[in-house]
Amino acid sequence: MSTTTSRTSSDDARRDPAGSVSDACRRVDLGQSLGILLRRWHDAVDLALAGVPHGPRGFQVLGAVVHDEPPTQAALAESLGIDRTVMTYLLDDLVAEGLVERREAAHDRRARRVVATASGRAALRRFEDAVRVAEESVLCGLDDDERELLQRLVRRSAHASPSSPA
Amino acid sequence: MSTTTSRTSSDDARRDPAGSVSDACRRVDLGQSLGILLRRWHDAVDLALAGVPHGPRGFQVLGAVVHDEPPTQAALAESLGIDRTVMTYLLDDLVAEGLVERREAAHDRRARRVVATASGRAALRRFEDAVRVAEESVLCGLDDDERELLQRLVRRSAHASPSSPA
DNA sequence: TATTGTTATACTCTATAACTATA
DNA sequence: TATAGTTATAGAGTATAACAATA
Repeated sequence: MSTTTSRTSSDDARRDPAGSVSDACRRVDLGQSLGILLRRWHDAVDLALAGVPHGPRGFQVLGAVVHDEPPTQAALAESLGIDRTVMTYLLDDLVAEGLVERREAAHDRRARRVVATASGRAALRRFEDAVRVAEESVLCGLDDDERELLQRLVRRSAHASPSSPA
Repeated sequence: MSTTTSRTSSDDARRDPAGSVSDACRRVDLGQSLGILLRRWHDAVDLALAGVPHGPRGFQVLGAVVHDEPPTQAALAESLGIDRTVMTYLLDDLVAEGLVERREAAHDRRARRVVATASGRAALRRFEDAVRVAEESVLCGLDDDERELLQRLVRRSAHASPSSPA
């Protein structure tokens, strides 16, 4: 972990010593920058989510259960783009932690309705606060307005699906 | 892959049916949005990088070799935040593909200097063009100005290291 | 026959440690 | 002894297919 985290000197190496200036402007690094930010988000948030099974993934599921109240486990999985087989593991551990419960769906005895427990709801509130704080540190280097702007742009482009703009 | 890609209904599910409105504004989803964008970037770019060993990872290494000309393999790995052991595999396959070469570093017979071949340099140019095109599709939903703005903000915040702002 | 959820298997990535050859 | 690079092993994460119960 320590070797990977040492991204200190990367800023130096990125100065484009020999390359042409015009090329430097068109530098292809969107994916790289996104990757750096996401990794930093993980590093920051993993601490805030200590105790949540599967960390960010479990947190995401818990949040979807509470906020979106999907009718079935399958709907929950699909809404998050998580595979059903993965959802089984995630829920197993969230249930074991007492954060959510699996109940039978009223009208379909195959399906399960996933609901948060009282303690799960309370935990989610705490974790969301902690994550909000952690996220601030991810976007350091930007002032408040820029941070707000970046969040909006990222959110909007992420939710504008390329295949289904509807 | 088809199950994971069906992120269509997520926009519907994200309308916050029961939650309070003020909470919806403070919704914690930076990491989620970044994850969606990065995954979309991968999907788009993987096609453009067909033929590059290890896809985006190998492309990143090739770009660093050409643009930054790091003195040693270790420096290359550290500048990209890639583990040395991983770098070995990546370079093995880039070498096998004839894109880069390992030469002995002049003054240290332990170290290797990684240089791009002529074909590697030419390939990089082609791949960078293809990636530039692919990246456009990732940020659909934003107009040109917003795209430019997002790229700048993402790049800047990614390169502003939280641990070493110097 | 199709679908919900579970289980099992395999494949990729990554993390760690051990090894070599040089310094 | 410490470092550059390699190799081997183990652990997450994910994708796929097969299965049981129900529709």
